[in-house]
Amino acid sequence: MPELPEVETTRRSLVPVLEGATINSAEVGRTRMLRRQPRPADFADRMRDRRVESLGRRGKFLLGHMEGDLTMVLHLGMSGRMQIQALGAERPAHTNVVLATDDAEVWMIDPRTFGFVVCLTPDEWDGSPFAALGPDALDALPRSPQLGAAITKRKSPLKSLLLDQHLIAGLGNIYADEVLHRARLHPLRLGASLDAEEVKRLRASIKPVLEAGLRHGGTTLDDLAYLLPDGRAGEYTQRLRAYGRTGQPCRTCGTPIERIVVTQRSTHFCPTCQPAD
DNA sequence: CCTCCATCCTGTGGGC
DNA sequence: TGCCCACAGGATGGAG
Repeated sequence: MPELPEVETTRRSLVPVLEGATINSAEVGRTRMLRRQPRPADFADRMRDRRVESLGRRGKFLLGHMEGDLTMVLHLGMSGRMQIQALGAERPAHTNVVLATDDAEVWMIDPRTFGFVVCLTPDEWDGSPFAALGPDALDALPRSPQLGAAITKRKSPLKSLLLDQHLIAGLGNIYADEVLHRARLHPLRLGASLDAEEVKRLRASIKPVLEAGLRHGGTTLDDLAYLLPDGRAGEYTQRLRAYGRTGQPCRTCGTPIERIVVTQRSTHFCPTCQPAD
């Protein structure tokens, strides 16, 4: 659900509440949410009475830069969303993490618990998978030659490559399909098969798609699992060109959008605009 | 190192 | 109406 535009929208809404604030308490209702914390009990202890210096993001990971060189890493997984609430407000089911400041509570609501939260020392960070994340798709997108070098040595389908957070961080299943549609590249094309012009087209499609998603508050699908922290639904949903539009006419050429499965993920494309070869 | 695959969960919607 | 199954925005670790 939450991909880069949704996570960035979430980050922006949390900044006024968290940046500069001190965490008075950090409650974790489901210990599973702490499975990436080397010693789960450390989380609440490290967060308590510590100031949040800034709230950043890399790909789909929210990064709280905490006083004392600690880093809070928060990932929303498939079904996570954040809410800002008054102190003491009644918590709905699946409110798995609550950070309390002097002025407000920040809730992480995550029914499927694929999300997680940790607070790491610099050494723990260095040894963690988070340190190996690729460059952010919006803020640090590699130039075309570098991106091309990374892509053309891979034999995987483009769809899988765009979802590989080590290559570029931030795209998920929805926006990967949107990027490929905009780039007019078939999702099953292998990375190694791209020529320089196609790499350029692919690269040039990434930021416009993410920025459009961001501009419209992200994507909320039918089940409303994703909502902005203020409770609004994302409005990019109506603008999707490929994802979830199986059988509906391509907005460019009218051909019905097709759905296939690529490495276990549903994948949508226009067979005319995105030819297989 | 790369690629594929199962797995972790709960909720929802469709088909019968 | 109720039941069961398929499916869902993601990341990871192990096998080959």
